[in-house]
Amino acid sequence: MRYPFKEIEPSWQKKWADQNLYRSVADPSKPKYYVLDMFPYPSGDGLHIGHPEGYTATDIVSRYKRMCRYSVLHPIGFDAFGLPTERQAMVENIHPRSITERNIATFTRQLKSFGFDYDWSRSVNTTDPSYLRWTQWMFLQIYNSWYDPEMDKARHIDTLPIPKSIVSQHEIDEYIDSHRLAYLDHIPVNWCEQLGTVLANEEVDEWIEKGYTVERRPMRQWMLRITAYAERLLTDLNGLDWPAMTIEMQRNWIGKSDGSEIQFRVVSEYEEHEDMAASPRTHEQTITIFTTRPDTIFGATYLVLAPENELVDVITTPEYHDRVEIYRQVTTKKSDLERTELTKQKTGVFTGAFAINPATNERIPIWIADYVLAHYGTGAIMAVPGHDQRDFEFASTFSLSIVTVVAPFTEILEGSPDGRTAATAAFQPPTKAFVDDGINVNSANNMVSLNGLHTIDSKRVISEWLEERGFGRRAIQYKLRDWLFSRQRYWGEPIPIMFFDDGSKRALDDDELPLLLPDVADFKPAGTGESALATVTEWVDFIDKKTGKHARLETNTMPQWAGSCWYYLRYCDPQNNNEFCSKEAEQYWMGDSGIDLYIGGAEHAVLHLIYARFWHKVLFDRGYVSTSEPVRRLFHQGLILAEGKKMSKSLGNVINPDDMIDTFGADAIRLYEMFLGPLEASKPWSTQGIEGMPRFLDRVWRLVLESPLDDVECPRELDRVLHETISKTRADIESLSMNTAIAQFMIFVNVFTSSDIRPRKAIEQFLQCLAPFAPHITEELWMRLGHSTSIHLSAFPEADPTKLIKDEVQIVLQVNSKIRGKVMLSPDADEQTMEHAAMKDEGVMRHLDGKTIRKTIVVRGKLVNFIAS
RNA sequence: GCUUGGAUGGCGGAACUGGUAGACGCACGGGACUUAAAAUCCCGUGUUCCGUAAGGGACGUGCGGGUUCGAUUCCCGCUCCAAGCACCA
Repeated sequence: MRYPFKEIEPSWQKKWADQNLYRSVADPSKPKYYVLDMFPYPSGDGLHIGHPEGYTATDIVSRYKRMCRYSVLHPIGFDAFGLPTERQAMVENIHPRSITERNIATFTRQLKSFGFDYDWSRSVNTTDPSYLRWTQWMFLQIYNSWYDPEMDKARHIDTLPIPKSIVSQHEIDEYIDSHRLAYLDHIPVNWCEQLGTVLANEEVDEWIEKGYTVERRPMRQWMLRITAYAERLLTDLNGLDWPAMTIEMQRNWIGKSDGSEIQFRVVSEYEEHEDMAASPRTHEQTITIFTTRPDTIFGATYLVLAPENELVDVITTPEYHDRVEIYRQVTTKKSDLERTELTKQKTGVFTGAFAINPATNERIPIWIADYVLAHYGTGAIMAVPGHDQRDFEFASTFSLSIVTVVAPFTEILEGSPDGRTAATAAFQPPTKAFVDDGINVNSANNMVSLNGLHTIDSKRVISEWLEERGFGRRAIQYKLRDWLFSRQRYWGEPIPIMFFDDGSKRALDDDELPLLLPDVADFKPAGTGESALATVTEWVDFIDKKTGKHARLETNTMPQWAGSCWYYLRYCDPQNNNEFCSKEAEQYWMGDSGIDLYIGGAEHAVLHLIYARFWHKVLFDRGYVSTSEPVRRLFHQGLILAEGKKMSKSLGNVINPDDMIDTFGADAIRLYEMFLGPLEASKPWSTQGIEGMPRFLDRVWRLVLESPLDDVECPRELDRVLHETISKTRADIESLSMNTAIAQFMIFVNVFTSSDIRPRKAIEQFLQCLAPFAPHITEELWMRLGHSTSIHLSAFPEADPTKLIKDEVQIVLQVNSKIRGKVMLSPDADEQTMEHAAMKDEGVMRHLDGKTIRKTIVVRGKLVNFIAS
């Protein structure tokens, strides 16, 4: 007797859909549970076998929570704007909308064939006008916000105080624009000629790998001021139930550094440092540097500016001008990637200028080098070659002086206590910089001394001194940069801003949204660095009805991340035409904890999750959502590998889920993917290994149907297995250990199959345990057992703890910690009983023979160990 | 280089707060049923040594140490693998 999955699975899928069985309802009388899958991009290849792994896990949790009487929200939708679709459209010469529709249809069919319990009435599609309208609205909320540092939150732009000194409307507009959380900037970006678009830094590698070239080019771009949220994005990581790795990656990405900004006065080449106090300062110029090691300032022997630093023009002396210019030209042509690739060989040129080290009062040269990044800190550093490896390499290359001002603790301990010997010892030509904490040496002037101080104390002392003398102040820097938000693509959300001939601009009002893409036949990039939209004159160029002025629309569109920044909110109220989501729906589904469980790949650990957190915080500040964080619990499923490698089209090792369902059935695939191993681990797919699953389901089928079930009391031993199964299923679903729950199901089936009686109640409860994992077969069997309502709406069974207790447990008997026997005893047998029983054991007696017991260790319910000699 | 994980039979993996290592499955071997095969069911399966056998012993969770009566589990030091970051001063 075999389980006829081919008939049963599609037929239940249809019935469930007809009955709206999985419709989510915000029922205030019940607790809610929001379980979310990461937003799929409907690619032309359809689902691969890795997709259903995470989806099955959320499906199990969702079904389980429903049976535990939660109101469950488990939605799905499509992140459908994006470059691959646009490119496919060009290849096939049909509209991206058609490609999108086609791909979504395939994804939907495949997802449905797995029997997932999505509420399809809540499905969203980012390219849908009713969705993109709200993406544009979200953008405008960001655009119309500024970050108030005093209240530490974003507020409406109308609340921005305008300084009295600003009077003209033009200046006021500029001032406001410079404070918006969405702003225009002219910055060097990664331009890809073949794609006709800029790429985000994080997208560059991917396209270079595919053989495209990417160059740096300054362009006018929309930016989102995510840096305003750096500190909150960092500190709010603390309360999250997220994988440690992901939290660490986000911390790293934000990259907070605690240090000092220090000013170095620039002196002319001929100015002698002795008379620096007396010399007339005609053009006082200072360079501000950022450092996390102010304690090493006595070892700062030169300064380095980033080639892009504006001060380079000001300070470079005439005779060095040409060399500096050539160097700057070369470096600006390099991409970030190329600049970092040349890790070993440091390059740079001298500017001819000098600065005064405020600690030593010495004159030190100012160089430019591309190992200093323009966009981090102040774009300038004090170089301490003795205690920074990069500075050391640079100084070695250009024969700049290297001074040791920190000695390792060990040298101090071995040398004289005041550190003098250590200092001398450290002057041996070093081969690399000493970058760890230590004890300061050679670090004194006539006002302050750090000698003998621990790095931690030195930092404090020198910072205070620098601050007192007006040379510097404590400062915090972040690696996080503002988010480049525009793309020169057709297939994305248009940015709802128009520009007038006088240079002013106007954001579209709510009643003018959505701003739809023009329906054009040719959506190839304009070839001018603008998107295809620039060529659609009747769309771009028009007379604005509200002002009567001639206007030109923004031709950039939003990046693909935009739609995925807030989709989880739309799911709460997807049909709403007046708001992105009603307050009630948001409060119900997102209330206090946000998304209760979010499962998706680790590849989104940083970008998607940091962008979405940022948008969410803006919405929170502006009063649109009730939590400061969107996702309480996050989980990354592992990859499913084929032949030890990631599945990919190019390797030709992709397993098609349609074939698998056709051969083995959806329930078997679901179970197999869960049984392979821990959800978070990468696991190899084996089409051979899957065989065990249809076999198991056949055994379930036979257990229920082969012989009539008995309406009898369940024997104690079987009852224990049942209650262990219930208890284990509950615990394992909560901890997402699906693999061990399934092992327990197998144990249940093995035990009950070999039993003479088939207690109906126990077998029904088992089916309820299995239902979240294998929804089709359990539903069919449930109905065949005479039920008239779905198993998936039944109440999940409760484990009775009294039934989990065993009559007898096996006690391990050891002599000198080696197992010499076993004995069955009541679990609450006392120490004496256990010891006596152990003494009588044959194996124990044999090994104790001729020996004296020195010590006896008894662990109740576990073991007896005789230490003898 | 840095960060975070990981390493257990032929394979995927299990093992609670230190207490029977190898649950469950795959594969393999043997048997039953069958004219035969498939399917199904039963038994066996870490390595090795002694014994004709029943049985008994030794070793065994990447490597080397340590703590402990006892370590896959805790501590120290390595090796290898995976993922991410990588001139962020």
